[in-house]
Amino acid sequence: MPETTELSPQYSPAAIESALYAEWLARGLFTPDPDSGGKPFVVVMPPPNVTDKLHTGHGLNATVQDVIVRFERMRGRDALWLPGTDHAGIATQNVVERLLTKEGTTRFDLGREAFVRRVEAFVAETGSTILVQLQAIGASCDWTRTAYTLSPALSRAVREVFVRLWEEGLIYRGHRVIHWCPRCLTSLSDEEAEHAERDGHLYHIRYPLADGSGHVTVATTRPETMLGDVAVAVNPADQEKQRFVGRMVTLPIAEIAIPIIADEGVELGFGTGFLKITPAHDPDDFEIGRRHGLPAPVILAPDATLGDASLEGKAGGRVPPELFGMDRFEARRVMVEQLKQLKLLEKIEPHRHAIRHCYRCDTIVEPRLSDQWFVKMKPFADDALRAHREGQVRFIPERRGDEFNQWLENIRDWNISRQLWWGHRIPVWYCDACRTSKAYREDPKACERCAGPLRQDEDVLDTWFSSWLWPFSTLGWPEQTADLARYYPTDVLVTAPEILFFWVARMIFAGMHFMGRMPFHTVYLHGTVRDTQHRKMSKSLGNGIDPLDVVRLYGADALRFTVTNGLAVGTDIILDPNDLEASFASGRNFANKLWNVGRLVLGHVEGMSADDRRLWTVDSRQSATNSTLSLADRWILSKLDRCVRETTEHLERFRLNDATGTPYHFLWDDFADWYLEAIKPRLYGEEEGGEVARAVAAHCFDTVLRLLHPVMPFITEALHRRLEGGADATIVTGPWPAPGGREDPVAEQHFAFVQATVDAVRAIRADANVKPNQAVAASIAVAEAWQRTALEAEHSMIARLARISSLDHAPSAGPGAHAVLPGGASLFVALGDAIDVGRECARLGEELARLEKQLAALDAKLANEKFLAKAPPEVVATEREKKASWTEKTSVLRAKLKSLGCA
RNA sequence: GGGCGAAUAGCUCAGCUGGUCCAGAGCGCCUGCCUUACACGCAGGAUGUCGGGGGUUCGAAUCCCUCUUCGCCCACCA
Repeated sequence: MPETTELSPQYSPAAIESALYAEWLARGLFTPDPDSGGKPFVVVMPPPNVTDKLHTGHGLNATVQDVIVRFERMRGRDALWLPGTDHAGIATQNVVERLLTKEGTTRFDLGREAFVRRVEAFVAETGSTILVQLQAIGASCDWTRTAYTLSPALSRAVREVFVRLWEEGLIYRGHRVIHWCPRCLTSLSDEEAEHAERDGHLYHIRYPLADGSGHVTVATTRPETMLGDVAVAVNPADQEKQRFVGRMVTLPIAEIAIPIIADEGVELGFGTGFLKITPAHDPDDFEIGRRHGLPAPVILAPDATLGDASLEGKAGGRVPPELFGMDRFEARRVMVEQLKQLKLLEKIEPHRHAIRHCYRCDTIVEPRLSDQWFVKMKPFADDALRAHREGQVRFIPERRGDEFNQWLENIRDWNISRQLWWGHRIPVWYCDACRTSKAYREDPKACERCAGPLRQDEDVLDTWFSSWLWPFSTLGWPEQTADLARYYPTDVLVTAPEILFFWVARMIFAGMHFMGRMPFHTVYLHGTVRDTQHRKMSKSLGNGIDPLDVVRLYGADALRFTVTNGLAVGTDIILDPNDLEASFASGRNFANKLWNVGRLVLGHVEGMSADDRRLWTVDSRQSATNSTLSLADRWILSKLDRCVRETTEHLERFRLNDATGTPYHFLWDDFADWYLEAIKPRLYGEEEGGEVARAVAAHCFDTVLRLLHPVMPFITEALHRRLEGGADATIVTGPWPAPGGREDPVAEQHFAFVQATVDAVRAIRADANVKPNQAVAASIAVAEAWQRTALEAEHSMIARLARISSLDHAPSAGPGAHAVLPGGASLFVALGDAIDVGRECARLGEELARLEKQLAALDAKLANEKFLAKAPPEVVATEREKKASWTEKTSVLRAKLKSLGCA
């Protein structure tokens, strides 16, 4: 910030933020320095999708990481926050396909190679959008290490991992029913097919017995799949149905005969007891079919239309011509109608059940029999469970660790192949001549055995198969790089709970397996950003908040403050997209407050040398004795020490709301509201001790700027530079404040007495409607010598509100208002004609009544022998002291009431 | 269906290891102030059966049980 610019009364973030960020980058402050002597502190950013634009979720996620990273950087750690993006197979392919649709073409028209080039061009153009946006909110990433899951380096890691797992026998080709998205035209992992409860129907359909002796009734939610039925099953324990086993039924519409079999997979008591078996389109049915050696005809095409051309001749005959090519839901409607005509539809029941949806396009997924590549998960899960049990990784909040365990215990093999074009192509080659297949680190030229031609697997890998390597692939693995040696394992992973299984768990798998060590010791899972109706913010609902709008309106610091301040461990954060001002006012207001405190302090200390500023406060305790420090000085330094200690503890425990709230309240409630007011006479030369006051104020301000820097990096840096008087100064690299051994309970007690006195005078003035410029006289009866000392020390605080006529007695005669002060002291404010005796009586009466009620409760407590016997002695002692003090207060109040002549 | 969490001021939430912070904050609201850093401010103020019921304890917003409501995670009853 140019020195010539006067600080305006209203903070304007836009004027400084982007310039400061550019300077930070130019000076390389976010790039770690292995020679710094600091122990590494590493955070890897959850890579946003290359197609992403910054939304509030990213904003929250990045803010949390930045707060933690900046804190550790200031503490002297060699901090590395490694950013990057994810190629996001399905999501990105979808985006580009939509573009092609607009252009009136398709990826199939383009062909695979051209399509991939097209996506690459798209990514090159827009892929770093979100990273640039992250800079606008102040993210202190080391951009020189920016990674990308589909870069050559990371692709190499992916390939190495695939081949190693292949060699270890942990990758296999499976023929089974997987989740298939008919819109994305790819298989999905179990995690990618999300459950959602929907109201559906249970269709009861009669299958006539082949011998014409009646029928059996099956119940299904997906009638269209009946064309793929190969049997009807009953539970072997179902006595009354045993007579059907071995007989044949005629499958309606397809008009083919299928057997009735017995299998324990049929749930007793559900539906009709007769289960239609569709091996190709239901995972359970597939297992049952296999047990009985039944065929598994596929009757749905990849796009979920009826009839699969690839199976024509085998399965095609099952699909009548009028249904062939019909969409699954249309077919359902038509077939239900046909069954009605045939009098084979017994009934339709409403039925609520969970349906799986594609996590990328929300289309209802179709279970589908196909060949896919799988990774065996059991060995990984066992290692992870053990490591978690041993405490090698902890989750915040803890309950997420329980979810983690639960998932591990029920883990199933991971389907890693996707029928897409965008991604890492599976490095498996087939030799049709030898009928062999093998995974290769380098592209092979020909079959090793027969030298015949090879063809590569057409599929690509699940996007998460590259991101699960993120904590070490980004550091150069499989090369044994210096980065890898120094910065692995990382420290803290910060992400949203939604991807605990997709990503976090699998990173733990990969880290344990390939590096032999947990990739991070702490997983901090923050809440979700929601609107006032507690709905997740999303593009489709249109209830999102653009963080950049907030930055433009109120500044990045205000955004970060608001988000952090509202972030209790394990809770969601609620913001109102329809009222940005209400949502972010607290952050904006606080930034403005900080700015103005800066204006006042800087106005008095700018130009003061750092040595002068530190002389009184930072050096040994002796350098600033109680005789040179005023009561207010000692009080604020005590408060400051506590603030430093607590803020540090909160950050260490990831209690971000408290880590923000603590310096907030210190700055506003203690420093601005009381200390600055207390020292104004000294600052303006009306009293002695200006130098000390300036030094203490500067020290407190400097310290609180540091404490706030992780949360509000821009404004704190701007003010810090002013304070240091140089543009080359920076707060980014610390140091982080340490407590100065100045916690001082006595000073706190004494100053609290002054505050109580000031509050009492203010309350009386306000209650009596005394105009601000109207003078009143007050007298105080102190009960102990230190109270007099305290009031004399900070007499100017009260002098502004009332002229003190005496510290020895508070007259009980004359028109005025009384108040009871702590420690047996009392206050009288003479109000002349302003006093309303009736009102004063009421006020004191209420106070007395309240006190008496409390006293009665306390008496009962102290009369309770069980309490005396069982409560800890110190608690009993405290209660006794309270009784003495309250009793005195009541007698004082009674005397006041009497003197006022109240009824 | 299984597991878990939460219910505190009009709104959004603190209240971490049961004993006054007579139950707190921010926003909003009411009153008075443009007091020489700040009206994005200052001072004063109102508002709560701490979801309902029961229990443990000398003592419960805080621990236990139960009911109600909301939320999260998991799930192959067609």
